[in-house]
Amino acid sequence: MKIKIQDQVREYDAPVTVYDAAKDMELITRAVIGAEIDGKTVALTQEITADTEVKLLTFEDAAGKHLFRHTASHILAQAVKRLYPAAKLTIGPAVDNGFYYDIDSDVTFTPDALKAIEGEMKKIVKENLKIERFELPRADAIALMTEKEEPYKVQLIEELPEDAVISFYRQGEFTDLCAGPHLFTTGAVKALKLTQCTGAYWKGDQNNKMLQRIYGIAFPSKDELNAYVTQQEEALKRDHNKLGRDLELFTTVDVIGQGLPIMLPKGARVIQLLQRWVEDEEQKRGYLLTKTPLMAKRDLYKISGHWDHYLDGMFVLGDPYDETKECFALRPMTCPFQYQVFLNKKRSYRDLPMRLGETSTLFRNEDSGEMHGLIRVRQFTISEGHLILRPDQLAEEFKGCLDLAMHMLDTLGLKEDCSFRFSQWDPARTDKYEGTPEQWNEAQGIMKELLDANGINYAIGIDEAAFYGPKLDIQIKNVFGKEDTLITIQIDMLLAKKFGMEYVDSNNQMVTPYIIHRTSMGCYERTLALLIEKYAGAFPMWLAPEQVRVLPIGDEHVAYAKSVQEKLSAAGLRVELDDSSNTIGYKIRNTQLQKVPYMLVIGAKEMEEGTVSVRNRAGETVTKPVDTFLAEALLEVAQKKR
RNA sequence: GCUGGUGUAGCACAGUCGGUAGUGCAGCUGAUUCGUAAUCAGCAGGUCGUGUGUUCGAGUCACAUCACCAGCUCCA
Repeated sequence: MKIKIQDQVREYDAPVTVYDAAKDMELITRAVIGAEIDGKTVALTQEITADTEVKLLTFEDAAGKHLFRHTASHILAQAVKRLYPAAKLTIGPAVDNGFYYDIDSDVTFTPDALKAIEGEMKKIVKENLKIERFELPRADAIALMTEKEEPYKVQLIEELPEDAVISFYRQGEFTDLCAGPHLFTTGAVKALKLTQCTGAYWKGDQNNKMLQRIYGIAFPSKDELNAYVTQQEEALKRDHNKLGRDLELFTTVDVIGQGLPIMLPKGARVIQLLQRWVEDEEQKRGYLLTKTPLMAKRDLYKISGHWDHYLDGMFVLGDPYDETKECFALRPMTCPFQYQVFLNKKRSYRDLPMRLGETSTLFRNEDSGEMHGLIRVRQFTISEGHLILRPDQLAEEFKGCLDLAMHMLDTLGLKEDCSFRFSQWDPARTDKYEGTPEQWNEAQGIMKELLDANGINYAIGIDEAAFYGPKLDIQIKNVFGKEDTLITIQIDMLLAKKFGMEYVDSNNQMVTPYIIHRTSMGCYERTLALLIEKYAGAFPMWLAPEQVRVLPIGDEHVAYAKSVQEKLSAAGLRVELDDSSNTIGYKIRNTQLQKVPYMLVIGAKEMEEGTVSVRNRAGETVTKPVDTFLAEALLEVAQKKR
């Protein structure tokens, strides 16, 4: 048989392992940790019995990283079993940035315990244990795991399909049920660190027992580990929740409550700038602005379906179950309110498409553990909108929504960080969703066509749809790598009917319209959070709450500095003056810490010449006439330069 | 909601064995008038998240509760 590795080919008479073949060809280096055959990751110990093309993997390959980290998770499990023999193992996969193992243990893994476990893991690495694979028939596999008192493993085996190959990996005294593949010794995991221990439900179901999840990171060398740790520390410096408070954009207060941030003057200014921009842009694109109430009687939500599907998520004013008394609820969504605009009078096909936009404040009673800075809150304001359409307008209007969203993301500089998610319903969970399978198939079919037609590269999310229809979600990750929805565009074929929305078509027939629910820029709080993280608080000029700070060197320059400030302010720039008696170096430092785009240093020379010395964030200084700076600054704002 | 962690001045942090709360920065006042990352001096600032308990005595111990953080589960 012929074996091809990289560019070399060699003939073998008898079966041979990947390792031995690669060694013959002198392709084995310390970096090689696994291999790929027919797109499948395999261990170097994999035996080859037929003509095969092999790709060798190192830690640089995604699959190599995965294999490496998976082995690290086995080392973790082994260490835990050595120190806590009573602990029960469940699953321990590799993840994006490292690995974890979920463990059921009566002992809680405190930070000190993690240190001990980490120490034990390093010992296992030093022991350089050989990792061996073996298979067992189902009954023997169950017997082995029963003997080792691993009930979760027994359950996992029982749930495997009839024809599944049941494999185990053994390293020293430790054996784990695992599909593999793995490194062939524990010694290659030169650098590892346990990062945290948190709770996680067995099988991700909150009705199940909560296990302890130990997270770790692992690298082939200490340098790579340290580099990663440093990089993470840098990323966390951009954390909006810290930076946004430090820069006085927002704060929270105990007595107001969870998920209810206070926008401080600077944060409120940025949001105002975003809001004006969004509303103007929508106006240009034919949107009609509405302003609807923040609450309504429960009757409205009964029509929309929110009462049945979303009651837990609403703030209810009054007793929701006492039908004899009036009961209100704050709105969690805008849809049923904005539909009343359409329903205001009889509509013709000529009125469509009707594009309604609203800067809409919503209230959602999130569970107490869900809140996170400005990203997940209980009250937020969204650039909301609904498009009411004839069927023949759906494709073009959907594209219009997509174009608008892309324009917003592009202008903000967030576009390249986003990914798409096609959120569909789960046919097995009809209790969660309104409508029939036929209606869902139709809506999802249309959406798929539209996404494909617009060249959107999306992932599919099952059971992530809204209760009334499928969604296109535009996702973005925060500094912790956690993904959230920034923008959503949804097709709804159900609510129009519930609300009796109809228009007269050209044949004088009453027809139910399609509706697109969409946001152009998402909700202001979340977008602000991601902008803070994107720019590390140094907003582009057009969004900076303070754009220019004027810094007179001495008292005799204050009057001129003031005149400069007034001139710039009159032209619409946001300018502050630092007329304190501090030294110029001190004033510059303060301005830099507050991430103001431009500072204008003014002394005797500038005063005499009628100029300013402009220092930007990069520390570059140029002296120019006031009018020149003003013109350039206004241009930068107008162009929304990043 | 669940698991774990954290709450001391605006911010960053000390606070030993339970014995009447400290440092630096920021702030205020005065002096200094300075050319690109910290001028000098003085002053003020606290119900130690909140409540209850144990104790002669609680920042410190116990219980409860609130908020903040990470993760799970949910979600814009």
